[in-house]
Amino acid sequence: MTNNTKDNGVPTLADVALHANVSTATVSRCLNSPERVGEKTRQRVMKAVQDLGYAPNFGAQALAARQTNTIAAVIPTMENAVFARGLQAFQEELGRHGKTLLVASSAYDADLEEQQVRALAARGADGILLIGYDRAPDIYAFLAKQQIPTLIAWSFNPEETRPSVGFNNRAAMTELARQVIGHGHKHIACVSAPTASNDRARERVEGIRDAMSQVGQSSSDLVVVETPYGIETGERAFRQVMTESPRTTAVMCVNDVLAVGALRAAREMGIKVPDDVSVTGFDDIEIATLAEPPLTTVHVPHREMGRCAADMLIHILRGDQDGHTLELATEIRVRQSLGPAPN
Amino acid sequence: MTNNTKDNGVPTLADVALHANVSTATVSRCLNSPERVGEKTRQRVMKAVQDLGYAPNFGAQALAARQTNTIAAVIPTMENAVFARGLQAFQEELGRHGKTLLVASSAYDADLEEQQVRALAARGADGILLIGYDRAPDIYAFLAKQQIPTLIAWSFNPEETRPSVGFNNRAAMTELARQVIGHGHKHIACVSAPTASNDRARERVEGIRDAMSQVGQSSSDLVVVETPYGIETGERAFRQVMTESPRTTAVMCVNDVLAVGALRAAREMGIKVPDDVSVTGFDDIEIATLAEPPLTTVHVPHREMGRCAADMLIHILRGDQDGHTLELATEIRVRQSLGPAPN
DNA sequence: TTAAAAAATGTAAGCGCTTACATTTTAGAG
DNA sequence: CTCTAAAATGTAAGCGCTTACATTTTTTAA
Repeated sequence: MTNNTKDNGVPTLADVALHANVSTATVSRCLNSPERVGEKTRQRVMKAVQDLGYAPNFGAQALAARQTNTIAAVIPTMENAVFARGLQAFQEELGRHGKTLLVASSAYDADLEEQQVRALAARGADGILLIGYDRAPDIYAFLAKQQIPTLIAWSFNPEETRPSVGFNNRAAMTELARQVIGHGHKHIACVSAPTASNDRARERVEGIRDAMSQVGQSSSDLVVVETPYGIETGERAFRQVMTESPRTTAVMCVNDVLAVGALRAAREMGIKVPDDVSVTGFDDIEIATLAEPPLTTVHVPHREMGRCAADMLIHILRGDQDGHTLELATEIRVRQSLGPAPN
Repeated sequence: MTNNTKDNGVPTLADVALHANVSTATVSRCLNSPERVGEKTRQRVMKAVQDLGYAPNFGAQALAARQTNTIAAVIPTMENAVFARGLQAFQEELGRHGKTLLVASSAYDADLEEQQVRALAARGADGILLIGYDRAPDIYAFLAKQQIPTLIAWSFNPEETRPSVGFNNRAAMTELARQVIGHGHKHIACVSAPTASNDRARERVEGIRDAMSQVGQSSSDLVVVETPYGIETGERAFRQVMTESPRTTAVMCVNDVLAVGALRAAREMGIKVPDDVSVTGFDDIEIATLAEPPLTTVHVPHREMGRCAADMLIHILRGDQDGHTLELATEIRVRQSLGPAPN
């Protein structure tokens, strides 16, 4: 072995310094701002780094430099393709800027989310990405107190002031609902995720109401069934809708997964889509095109959102106060699951 | 504000100590091993922690305690539901043990993976999860030098000695291939992911060959097309297979996504599945049941694998050397995409 | 009541790095 | 060749926490 000061395998800055016959300061500079070091010295130091297989100690670095180059994200679940995709892009962009991603998931549970946020803050995250606006005020207070820059994604609400990157869930759903209404549907039902602490779902439901109001229909006519995320739950919700409100001719789901469940339930019940009932989704993930029939849905640029989120967060960390909030466009994708209302 | 020693918002251990009128050691003990502190003192300290909104500084903690309670995973991509699911379970279990997950993705690129591993090691990961055995020896050497416990997932190969949790890709595929052969198929083709640095794909292909050999068929008869991951690429690969080897009656894909692509290509080409050609997948993710026709595939317990991986890694970190490697069972799921060979 | 053991708490030495400031070396100008 | 400014390097003081060891307090037992 080499002449490490202390003989536990992992070499330290001091070992490198010794090896290269310079001070620790010089080694540190070689690694962090090489232009401030003489050419020959640098080469000598770099060789020592190589020889010893030196890698900086993270804790020490974080402590001394007061930052971890680590960014955290708390998402509902990675099993939702929507978040997996966004997170993937987020991580890629982060990586490009030398940042690493810390991940936790809340399983759509507000308390769990709070725990996770605290845990990630404790892990020294320089910044944090959160999904949607809805959460207890003390989380925001905590983050403020800890001085951890925070960015909201997946939601964009002109009335909110927090930095965010996302799309207008309400407006997007309104547009889709208009299309549905345009197909002659008068009895619309909505299968939603729980709206209590999920502004995205809530806004989407409201979006449908907006569209109904716009055509002079009472928005309280909208039948809404709330259910947790999943194909099976979507199936059950669809059955419930059709049982309790048999006149329904269009079932608008707040995401594609629930919609696929609805499609499946319809098939089992012998209900033809779109001849008897139309079904719509939201997100435009892969299964939307794979479903039978292919799903009419709202296309959301998940990857772009993830990428932008990373960029924005990095800007915020740097102190560039520009572009504090960003609205992304969505787009209606009309496919076979939407058809004219039966008469 | 409170009487922080130094007046930059974030309180330190010393501030808490001051506030509670104890030493920093006592505060530290309150937080890390409360049973070693008197009841009254603890309450006083905890109150101070609350009042000040204290959260430990990560870098300092990591430096002093020589561990970060952080575990890293490098996966090919989160957009593959297979990994998203496993990673989700992995993270959940980690969380249960107070560990946090650091994530990076390699996009199935060996060089990128190496970079990521180094980056995560530099971020102070206490342990690391890697997918599959295949990678440059210097990555393993680096990890060993850094003394970072490493666990391999998604592969279990009796001939390998590294700690791993996974399933026998080869044996599982052999079993599926036997079923295919049992349906009378003599001209089998395989659509594979690139096998160069992916032992999982390679083993699956070999698994088919094994089954062919077992029935006395020359394994070199197997037509193999390699293509990157994706539905579209699966489509193209299927076209290529059917063009170059039109006698093919069964196309075995090394994962469900490629298989769904194959199914789609078949439909576009007017080839009936399974009447003209049978198609199989691997993984049994959601789209396998959603596909038309539903896909015959190998069910892999992704969630369980993620959970076990977390448990094993934690054990390894603790120094419990038990259960160094774990084989999980897979199961063939026969669905409509597999039928008897046309005569 | 008192000595010994056990429990609670305090003291202070690092952990390995960054960086302000001090010092030395080098380069350039006269 | 000398003087000065700039570049390169070194010195050493923390960063905020954990923990071995020392000290004090409480409990237990005789």
